[in-house]
Order: sequence, then structure tokens, then C-alpha cells
Amino acid sequence: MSTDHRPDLKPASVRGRSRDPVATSQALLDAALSEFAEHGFEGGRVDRIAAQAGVNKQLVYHYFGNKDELYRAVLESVYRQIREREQELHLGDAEPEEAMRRLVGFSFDYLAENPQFIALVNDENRLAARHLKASEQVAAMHSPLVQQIEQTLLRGLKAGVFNDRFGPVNLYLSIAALSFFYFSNKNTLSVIFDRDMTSSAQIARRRQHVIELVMAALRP
Amino acid sequence: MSTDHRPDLKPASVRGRSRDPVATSQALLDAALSEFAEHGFEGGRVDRIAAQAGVNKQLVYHYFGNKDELYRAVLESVYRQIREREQELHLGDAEPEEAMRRLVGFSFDYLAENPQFIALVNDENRLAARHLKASEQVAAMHSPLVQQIEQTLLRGLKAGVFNDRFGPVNLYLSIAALSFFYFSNKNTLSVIFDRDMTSSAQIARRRQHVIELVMAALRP
Amino acid sequence: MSTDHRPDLKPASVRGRSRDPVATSQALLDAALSEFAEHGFEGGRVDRIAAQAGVNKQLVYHYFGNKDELYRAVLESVYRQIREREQELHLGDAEPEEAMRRLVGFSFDYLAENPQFIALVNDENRLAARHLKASEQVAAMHSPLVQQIEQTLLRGLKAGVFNDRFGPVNLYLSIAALSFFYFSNKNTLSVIFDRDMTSSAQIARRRQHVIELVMAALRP
Amino acid sequence: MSTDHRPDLKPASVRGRSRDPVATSQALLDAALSEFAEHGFEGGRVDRIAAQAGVNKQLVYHYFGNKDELYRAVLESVYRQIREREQELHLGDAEPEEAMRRLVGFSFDYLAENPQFIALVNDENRLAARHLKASEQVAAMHSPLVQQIEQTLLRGLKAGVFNDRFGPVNLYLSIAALSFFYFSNKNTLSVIFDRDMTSSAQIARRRQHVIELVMAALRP
DNA sequence: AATGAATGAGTTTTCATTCAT
DNA sequence: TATGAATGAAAACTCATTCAT
Repeated sequence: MSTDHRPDLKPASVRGRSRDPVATSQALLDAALSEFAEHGFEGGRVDRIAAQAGVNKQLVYHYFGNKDELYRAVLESVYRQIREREQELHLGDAEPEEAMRRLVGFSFDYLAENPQFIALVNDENRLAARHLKASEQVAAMHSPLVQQIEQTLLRGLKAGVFNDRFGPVNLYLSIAALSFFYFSNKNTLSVIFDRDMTSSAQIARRRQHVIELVMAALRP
Repeated sequence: MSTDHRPDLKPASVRGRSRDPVATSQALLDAALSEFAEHGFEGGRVDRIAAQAGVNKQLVYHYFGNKDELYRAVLESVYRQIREREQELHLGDAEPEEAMRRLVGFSFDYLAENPQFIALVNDENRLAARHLKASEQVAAMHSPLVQQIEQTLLRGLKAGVFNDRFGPVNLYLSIAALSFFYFSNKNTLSVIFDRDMTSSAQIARRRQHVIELVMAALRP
Repeated sequence: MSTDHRPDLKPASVRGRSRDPVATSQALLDAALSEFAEHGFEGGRVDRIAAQAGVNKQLVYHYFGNKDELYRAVLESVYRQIREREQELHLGDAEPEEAMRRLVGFSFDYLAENPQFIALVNDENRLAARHLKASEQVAAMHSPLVQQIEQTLLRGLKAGVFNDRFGPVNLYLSIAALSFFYFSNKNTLSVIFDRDMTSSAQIARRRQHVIELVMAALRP
Repeated sequence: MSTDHRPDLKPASVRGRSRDPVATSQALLDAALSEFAEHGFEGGRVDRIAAQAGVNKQLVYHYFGNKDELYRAVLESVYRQIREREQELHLGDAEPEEAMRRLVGFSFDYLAENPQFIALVNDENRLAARHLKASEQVAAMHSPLVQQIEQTLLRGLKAGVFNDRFGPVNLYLSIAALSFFYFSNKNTLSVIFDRDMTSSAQIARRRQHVIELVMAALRP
């Protein structure tokens, strides 16, 4: 009533929040990624996501339906991103040993640089992967690494530089584990070992160790 | 059902719990462990903890001060328990290789049997280890495994069955990682690889792989 | 399901509805009738009305101004319809007793077949008839039944088959009441009397009773 | 934190809202009755109920679980009240005709004086009697009037003052209908007939008519 | 005429915590 | 030690309405 004629002098591009659906929903997705990575799904606040995206809270529901589906969209986006990066490793171009070093190094570096991915994956595990299960996209996004590992192992075996003890899936899990665990648990490990696991020196040492360990295990 | 919430009108003498402080606070601790493991710190509900312990909600505050301190008490108890179990491994009794197998197997089995420990540790990491930092006890509970690994490595080196590539802390982290990651991420991995990582067959295969991998890496 | 809410990206030329104002506003009116009858004015959702009409929500405001005026339009339409039906009873054609039976029967049958009319009238009463008061149309739509009752009563009195105890307005109210109450309260009555008031057998018995009661009361 | 020591100088009896569970839950029930009668179940606001009762909103949930159960409690209380009042009619004490007049008069007067009962019953009918169905109490509260009507009819039949045309249940429904409809629809009727149905003169005339109609219909 | 984007105020419900006894 | 009553702040989600095109 009394606000019918409120004078709002901001230009439309600012007032109406750009009226650019793509930009708006992307802004929400970005904000949601930060929020959920920091606070988890349950701890994440729709209000804060909207505020950080600079849009009205209702738009979360307009674009994504509800908090769960927003979370799912975030998960899909981070999985899509890591899969894209994995595609870019052309391990076939290198000698088996070099290829394997590159792969382990990539795995380590990606997790070092993407703590949000780790946070989201951990959270999704606590939630029994219910958003992942609901996602048709992610289920279809098989990691190309398993195949690349398989081929690299085969090449290394033929070249006499690798043994044949380890299956590609388990080896993939181990490579992921050696890096993931370190970054995922850096806070408690720092307390328990009374040393800063986040220092670049420690990280560099860990990187070295992980690559060494895998290479040592693969030796014939 | 319909009247669950109605305040009950039984006299205090009937309602009153055991009035056994030790039992009461232990019941709260047990309930809190389940609750926080299942829902995390933020998702954990004081009401449910009190209800499951069968005591009044206020007693949580009476015995533990607040939700944070209760959580800290839970953390302390689970760390104390794993440290106690670790003490029971007498690795010095066995040959280096057997000792190392036993150690890796123990680490795997303990995590397989204690999913609540994993859940709590993950949650505490999300919370930047703030409860752990506040705990004087846990900080003092260094894992005895590091020393045992160190000694075992040394014995193995002397016996010519191990190499000297890996420091005890990093090796400890790797052993933990190979098991922890598998159980911690079993839900998302099951979806992504479209196979049930919780089946006893998969677990047995993983256990075998982890031990093999470590032993292979340690070979001279 | 999962992507229901996502804004659709079809070009306007495809999305665009009929662009037939009459059809569009009639579709809205029909949808609003169902919605308000089922959920009441406050419970009725503009979104659902637009969705069910298959048109954009904004058109509600374009054609009707706001929710209140839409509701008023619905009320006007249902009152118009019942008045039209009442006009079609030509009670003067029949003997007084037969005319009265026909009238009571019509009243019963109309309410039996138009539960939405009952729902709307009840709702409007809760709202203190504010939409009806705002309607110039409905105020002018006097029921022709009162006059027809008056004339039938007079003919019956002259013919010696009716008494002169009851005024036409009160008799009209009573005839309406005997049927309206039954259908309006069928849900609670079914629970309280533990019998299904909506079964055709019960309805038939009630119809018989209502006619009998009125005829008995009118006997000289 | 900063509010730990807020000085609150009101006496406990005022501040702590009396800490009298019976009084508190009764205050909530009274407030809920008014609120739901005025706005219906969906339109009724938990906030307003708590405010009017002068208690914290959460106590609604503490005492009643949720809005639905609070509504059910209100329904149970109004049905209990009317059943109690009905019990107090000792129709056996009077001659059949006098007894029937008294009964019809009571029914009329009760509804005249309890518009909230009418509002709640109408609302519950819109909701398909779902709260009533959920109530074990109300289902068991059969109106004693049906039996009293049956006995009065029988006595009147024997005394030669009543006919035997009408069954007790249908007659009960008709008696209720003649009064209920008038009060339930007073707002729309006032507009349509352009006369104030709520004036005491109109009400008195209606009362007279209802009794007359029933008595006329019962005449042999 | 018609659309989808955007908004602000509000709605039920939840929760950790404190109070009074 | 133990209880149930009570609180204030916030959470997800909804809704009638308006804006920009």
C-alpha cells in the first residue's frame, strides 16, 4: 500500500538483479558450492547462499526447487569439473613410469587445490550418497582414470617396469586414498602430530612420498 | 503417537532416573557417540541424545556444560579407545614382515569395525579440529604406532627385508589412508563404481590389496 | 520430476498460449472455481490456478486484478448458474403439492450435484461475505424461488392442501437448509454417525425424508 | 553471550509465564479456539495463538506437538462441550410435545450462542474431517440426542400427538440443519435477502419458525 | 496478450539453552 | 541430582504480487 510508489532510482540492471537467468543461477551455484563446502549440507544456509549470490532467496527455489536439488546441482558441477580435468591427462603420450608419476601427481595436486571438492565428497558420504544416487548425470560420469591406469599398467608390464599385482580399480582407490586422506584429515592430523600439515613444505614432502610409494609398489 | 509430546505427569519418584551419576553420564556419552556419528556435530540433537540416554535434557548441561564440550568428551573417548587397542599390538613379538602385515591388517580391521570413529574424525576435520584443539587429553595421546612402525622398519632394514625409502610418519599416514579412505568414501564410491563397496567380498579384496601394496612398497 | 521447476527455454512462439482472451479468462475462471472450492479463498493458490489453466500467472492479474477479484468473479459465476437453473423450474405449471415436491427435489439435487457451490458459499460466509458485498451483480440476483414459493403456497392454501403457517422466505431457508446442511456436513456426520453419508442409498433416503418433512409441515 | 546478565526485574510469576502447565495449555487451547474459528485451520496462525495466549510460540509444540494436533484438541474440546450440554436436557421429564419444543429450541439456542462451534465444524468439513477421523475421543462421543429423539417420538406416538413418518437420525439431522444453516450462512443470506439475519428480531422469528415447522411436520 | 524473473513479508517448525522447582 | 517449563533466534520454504521484456 504505502510502498506502491517507493522511489527506487537504481538502474534496472542493478535493481532487478540483472534479469539474466544464466548469470543468476550460476551465481547461486557458486555461492552454494562455497557454503556447502564450508558448512556441509545440513549446516549450509539457504539465506547465506542467496545473500552471497546477491539474489533473492526465493530464486533458489525458482531455479533449483529446494535445498536438496541445489546441493545435487553443486555435486554434479564439481564432479563434472574433475572429470573434465581428468580427460586432459593424456597418459598415453608418456612412458609408463612417467605416465604413472604424472597421474599420481595430478591426483595429489587436484585435491591440494580443491579443498571444496573434498569437503563435498565427505559430506555426501555422511549423507549416504543420497544426492549422488538421485543424480543421473553423476552416475554416468565414470572416471576415465581407471581405464588409463589399466592401459598404463599393461604398457608397464610389457616394458618390464611394473608388476601385475594390482587391479586398476583398487590401484585407483589407493592413489586417491593416499592424497585424499592427507588433505581431508589435515586438521586433526595437525593437532595429533603437532605439526602443520598445511605448510607447503609438508605438502611437498607428502607429494613426494605418495609418488614414491606407488612407484615402489609397482616395481616388478 | 499422537500424545508423545504431552508432558508426563508421573511423580518424580517414578520418573527419576537411576540417580547414578556415573551411569547417567556414561549413558549420555554413549548416546552422544551414536548421535554425532550419525548426524555430525551440527546435525546432532541434544534432545535426541537425552532421549536415547533416557535422561532429562538438562543433565547434558549439568554433566558436560554444553553441546561442544559433550562432543569433545565423545572425541576423547573414541581416541582413547583406539589408542588402547593400538597398545595391545605387540609388534616386537613378530618378524618384521609379519609385524607389518599385522599392523596394516589391524588398521584396516579397526576402521572396518568402527564406522563411528571415521564419521567423528571426518566431522571434526570439517570443524577445523576445534574440539580436538580444545582437548588437552587428545593432544597428549600420540599414536604409539608411529614408534612401532619406526622400530619395525628398522628391524626389517637390518634383516634386509625392507627398504629405507619411507619415514615412519608418512608411512603411518599412508597405511591409515589406504583403509580410511575406503570406508569413509564407501557410499560415493559404491555409486560411482556401481558396485557395493560394503559387501564382505569387496572388503576382503580391499584388505588383501592394502596389505599387498604396503608390503610391495617396502620391499628392498 | 527433478527438473520440474527449471525455467523452460522454449521460444515464446511455442510457449505462447492461445492468445484468445475469452478462452484464457474462462480457463482461469474454471481453474479458480476448482481451486477455491477445494482449498478455500485463503488456501487457494494463484500459482496452481494459473498452472491448471495452462497460462502464465501474471494473466490472473491482467484479467482479474488480484486474487480477491478473481474470487468474486468465481462467486458471481456460480450464483449466476444456480439462478439460471432456478429460472427453469416452471412451478406454475403443476399442482401446488407437485410443484412443492419438485422445488424441494430440485434444491436437494442441485446441491447434491454441485459440491463446489456449497464449498464456496461456506467459505464466503467465513469471510463475512465480503466478496459478495463487493459484487453489484450478485446483490441483484434475487432468487426467483421466493416468489415461486409464495405463489405456490397461495395456490395450495386456496386449494386447501397447504396451511398458512410459514412465510415464503423462512420456508425457502428451511428447504435450502435441509439439503445444504446434509451435503455441507457430510464428512463430519459420516464420522460421528459412523456411516457413509455419501453413499447413494443414504442420499436417496435423505432426499425422501426432506421432501416428506416439508410436505408434512405444509399440510393444513 | 552478551545477554547473560540481562536485568529482568519482572517477578517470576510474570516473567516465567506462571509455570503452570495446566493454565498454559488451557490458555493455548482457548486462544486456538478463537483463532481457528475466525480464520480456519489453514488461515489460523500459530504465532497469533501463542501471542494471544501470552506464551512462547514453542509451547504450542511442547504441549500439542504441531498445528494439526492443536486443532484436533480444539475440536475435541468443543465437541465435548456440546455433548455435555446435551446431556443436561432431561427430555423424559416433559410431555412429548413440550420435550420436542425444548429440544429444537436448545439446538437453535446453542448454535446461536456458539458461532465458533459452527465455524470449526464447517472448517473441519472442508478438510474432509481429517482431524475428527484422527480423534479417538470424538468418534466415541455419540450425540445422546438421537436416543432422546427416538424415545420422545415413541412417547408422542403412543400419546397420539406425533406421527411415525420420520426416523430419529434423519429427524435429528433436520433439526440441526434448520438452525445450523441459518447461522452458518447468515452473512451471505444477509446480502442476498438484503436484510440483517443477525438482528435479534430476525433470529427470534427464525427460532419460532423452526420450532413450528418441526412440530407441524410431526403432527399425526 | 503473454512470459519468466524477481521480491518481501510471512509460515510452520526446530533447536540449544536457561529457569524454577 | 533431576525434571519439565519456557525462551529467542533462526531454519526451510511459501505466496501474492510486480517487473522487464
